[in-house]
Amino acid sequence: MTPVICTVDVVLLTLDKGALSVALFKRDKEPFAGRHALPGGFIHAEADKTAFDAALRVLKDKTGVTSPYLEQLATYSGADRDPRGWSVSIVYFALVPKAVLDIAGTSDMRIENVDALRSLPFDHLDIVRTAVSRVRSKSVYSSLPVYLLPKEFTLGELQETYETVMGEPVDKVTFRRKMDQLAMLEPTGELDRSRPNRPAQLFRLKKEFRHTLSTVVRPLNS
Amino acid sequence: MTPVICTVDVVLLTLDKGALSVALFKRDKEPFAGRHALPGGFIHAEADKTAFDAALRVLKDKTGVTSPYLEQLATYSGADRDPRGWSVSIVYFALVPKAVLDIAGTSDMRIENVDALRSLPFDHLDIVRTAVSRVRSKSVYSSLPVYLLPKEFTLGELQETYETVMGEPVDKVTFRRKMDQLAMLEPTGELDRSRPNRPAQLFRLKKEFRHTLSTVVRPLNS
DNA sequence: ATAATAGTGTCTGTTAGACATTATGCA
DNA sequence: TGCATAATGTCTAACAGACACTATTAT
Repeated sequence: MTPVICTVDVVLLTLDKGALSVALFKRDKEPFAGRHALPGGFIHAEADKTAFDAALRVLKDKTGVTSPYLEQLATYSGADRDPRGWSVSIVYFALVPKAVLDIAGTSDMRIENVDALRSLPFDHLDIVRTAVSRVRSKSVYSSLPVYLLPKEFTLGELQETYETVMGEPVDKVTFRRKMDQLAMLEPTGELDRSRPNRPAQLFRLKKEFRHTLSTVVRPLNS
Repeated sequence: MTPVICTVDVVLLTLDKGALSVALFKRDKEPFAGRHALPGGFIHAEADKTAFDAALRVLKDKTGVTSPYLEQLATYSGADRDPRGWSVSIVYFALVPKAVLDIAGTSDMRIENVDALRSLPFDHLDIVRTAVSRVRSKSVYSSLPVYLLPKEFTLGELQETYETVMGEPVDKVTFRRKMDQLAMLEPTGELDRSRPNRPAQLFRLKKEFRHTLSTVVRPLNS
């Protein structure tokens, strides 16, 4: 029986220059050596307990990121997607604050606006588009976008993040009502005094939502 | 590098005795020979163009079903889930009308109420529960349950199907409004005269939704 | 006529979205 | 004091859910 190549790939998303962006890495081996692609690698049956662990390992090795929000996206497979042969890629997506990438970022890493991507090796463009679409639709009724922000943030910053991810403006009152329903935030007690106006309350994610989404039945918009 | 076992499994769902049910098949090989489990098999790199095709092949071989609603559920992986070694299973779920299974059903097939399952080989119980949960939540805002019905059906039968899948009653007026919004049905022109009362209009799925879901933003319930 | 279900009209409470108003800091 | 943004109050239109009523067949 012809062997099947088993890999994991990670769509690592963050906010950069006010846009939803993906981290790409220069490949040092064939195929597509020298080109930028999603971070990924073979599953190591000896080292990885599960594919999820393999994805964590890949992220750790390429970016130093250790505890991101990480979720399985889908599995891509087939004879034609990798020139080396019939392959399976279990794809995960991660959301991290930009600051985390700035600390660990290496010179072979590139952060690109997801809406400006034109081509990527393998079927990675398809994969990124699917991941973005998943994140956008899930943001409508969940806490997903908070994982793009640092530990503490104002409601204004959070709303801006939602608007960036979803690509459309959101009503302020509706937004705050929805955040109340999600019940995932707690005020830090501190105020953000970095602007020349009324300071905003700083919030953080409640502990129980650090790796688990909060969701509502009714979407953010109509 | 230790090789990884690559398989596909299918959660084949249908309505039986008024309950959401799953088709299980007697295993003729070890491990778990003689026990009933999800239909599945190794990916054949020579025969299958993609894992989706492998899932279709498995379904065809075990049940004769050729063109079901089929969607990828998730991929399960790890060292412990299969005694033969580190394995990856790309899992799909399918929805088919019971009548289709009655035609092709073999003696090693068993249809079981998903809420009555107590144990299954491998991690198949987890998998079925995840599939059921996915189907239930997706039914709230999509046309998914129609794939459990035969080609023609009344709105009453469709509502009953939704209620069975979601496990709770639905308001008739709300239900019909939602079906209007989904805009996926067309009247056949025929009436269902099988009952001793006012006959109901028969509907069928519009062609464009035979394998594609129709969805609404607002859920069926509040 | 009666039973039984199909199908529709209408009212009400809830909620999203729009708009307006008040609050609170800095320059 | 003026300006900018935070935070909240309030009105309205849309909609889900409940209920009632009408329609249409077989017996």
